Amino acid sequence: MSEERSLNFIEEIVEADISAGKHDGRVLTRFPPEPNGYLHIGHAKSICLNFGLAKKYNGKTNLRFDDTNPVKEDVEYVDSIKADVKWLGFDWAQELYASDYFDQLYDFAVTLIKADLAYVDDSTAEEIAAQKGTPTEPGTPNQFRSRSVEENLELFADMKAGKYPDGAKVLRAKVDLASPNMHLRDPLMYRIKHAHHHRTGDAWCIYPMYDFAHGQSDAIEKITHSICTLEFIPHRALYDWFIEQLSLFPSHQYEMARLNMTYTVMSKRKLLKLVEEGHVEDWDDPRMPTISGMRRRGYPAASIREFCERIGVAKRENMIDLSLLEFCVREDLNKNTWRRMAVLDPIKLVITNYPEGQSEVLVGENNPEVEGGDGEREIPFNNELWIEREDFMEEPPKKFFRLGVGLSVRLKNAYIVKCESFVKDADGNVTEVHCTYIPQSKSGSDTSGINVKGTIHWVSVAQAKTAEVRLYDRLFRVEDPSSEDGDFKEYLNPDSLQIINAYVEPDLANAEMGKAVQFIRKGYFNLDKHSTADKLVFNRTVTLKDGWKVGAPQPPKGGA
RNA sequence: UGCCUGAUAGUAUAAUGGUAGUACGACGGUUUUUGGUACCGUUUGUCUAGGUUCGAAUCCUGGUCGGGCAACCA
Repeated sequence: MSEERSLNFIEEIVEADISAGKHDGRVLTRFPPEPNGYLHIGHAKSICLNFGLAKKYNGKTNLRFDDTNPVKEDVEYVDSIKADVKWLGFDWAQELYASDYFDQLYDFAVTLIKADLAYVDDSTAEEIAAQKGTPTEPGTPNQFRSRSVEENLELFADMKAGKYPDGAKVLRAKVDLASPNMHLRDPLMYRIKHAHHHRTGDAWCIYPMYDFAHGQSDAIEKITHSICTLEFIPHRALYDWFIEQLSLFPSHQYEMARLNMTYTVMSKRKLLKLVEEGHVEDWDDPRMPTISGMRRRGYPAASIREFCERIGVAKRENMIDLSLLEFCVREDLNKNTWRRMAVLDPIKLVITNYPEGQSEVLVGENNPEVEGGDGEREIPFNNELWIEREDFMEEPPKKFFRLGVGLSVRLKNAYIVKCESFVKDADGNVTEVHCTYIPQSKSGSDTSGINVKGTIHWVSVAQAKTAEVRLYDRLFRVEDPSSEDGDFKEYLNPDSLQIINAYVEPDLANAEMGKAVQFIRKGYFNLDKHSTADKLVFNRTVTLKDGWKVGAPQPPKGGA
């Protein structure tokens, strides 16, 4: 069963390290989200990589919240992140927070000050930016850079003690103002923020910057392989510098390309905007590329893991086709979901030779993909049924294997019917299709000898339940909204959500959230969180692959 | 015009000096009580110019193109 997949470049590094005996062959990774938003499919790639690496090489993974900026962070996000990682199927070794290390980080800063490798700068943000120079011109030192160790020690202590307002002073590393790497031009280590922190409360009014927190946190935890995305490549020099100056455990940073996917955006900032401005219901709106949105939509966790496996890990920028994700979702759902019938755009079918008032109970397989079967359910049948409007055509073209006057189809799990006539209303809309059925053609005991090309789904008018069905389409009209001119929101797909009322077979009253079902010929559907006993609400997870399109004959290709 | 990165079918991803392969997509076919699934087939690729070598996607040099870097964000 195990399909051979070649190693990605991170796995090659890990295997090389293990065989070289580095860290005694130990593998400890970490997933380090900032709790300032919900996790999306891009994070899933990172989660699957970090936890997957640990699983594959007998290691462990820590969940560490990078909570160094209290003004943007919130416990709501911490809770959602934990829930999402668990739902994806991963267990972390330890639940940790960068804020757990605030005391140690402060001590590290003092150590650097004492080594004359850090100083307190009173400049404004604008002044500091100006003094940093440009990529082609070196930065220039200011008078604060030469403060004495004693003065720096005292000033930094005063910063911590709350003697200064926000922005009055910062602590900077003294590295190299002329470095071609902008991140080495005396980067900020601490800034003053009189803000309440979700974990440390009001204990601190100075908070470390990412660069002074992340690498040290990795080192404290003795992380062996610290994986992040490409944009952190220039930070690696700083990462290494702090670890070296402080003589800490030599964690190493490795960078990979982030996931981009067509027809969506993958930035927490942009996703937050969609939520705040009400373009979507919430972070878990089924159109969102968030883990919670995909869960609500009905994507199985296993299919997301499979997707992350298939997209690979490399260093080049990439744009993954949404169709690959949908393939993974369908592949999983096809194997694992029960089949049911639902009519989304109903038109009445009357069986003229089936006695009115008579009814019978038919059976249908739950899942034909399961070897040996997966049980059956009962389906009521009588002379009036709802069928899909698109399954009838007044003037059917060739190769239309559905209904039209004179055409026959199999009613799924029931009889073969032949269309005799139809009824229109004053506006010319077809309202009823009249058929005759063949009594000997009953599913499972067909002795009619008749073969029909098409099979359509249906539900009994008398027994059908109504349900609200939410049909989703891609969130954006263009493949890469972020690269288009103007605001990305201009490219939202106005038809990304369509709400309709459908008729569904009675058994669907037993549908459960998180246990998607296939509506035969229509797609996969998952009960929504807003569904109630009185009002069923389904989300369309994904359509079935549709190979046939009316009026779109395929021109012959090739030859010659 | 500085530094850092990267470039293989439409999209991803392998080939680690020795036959350019796989998946998704698209297209066609077989099977089918889902125009689904499954199975089979077709299609399309090494950014460019030199060099090293018996042999280069791979090594070297120059160019081209893409991405990133000058937040008190991560």
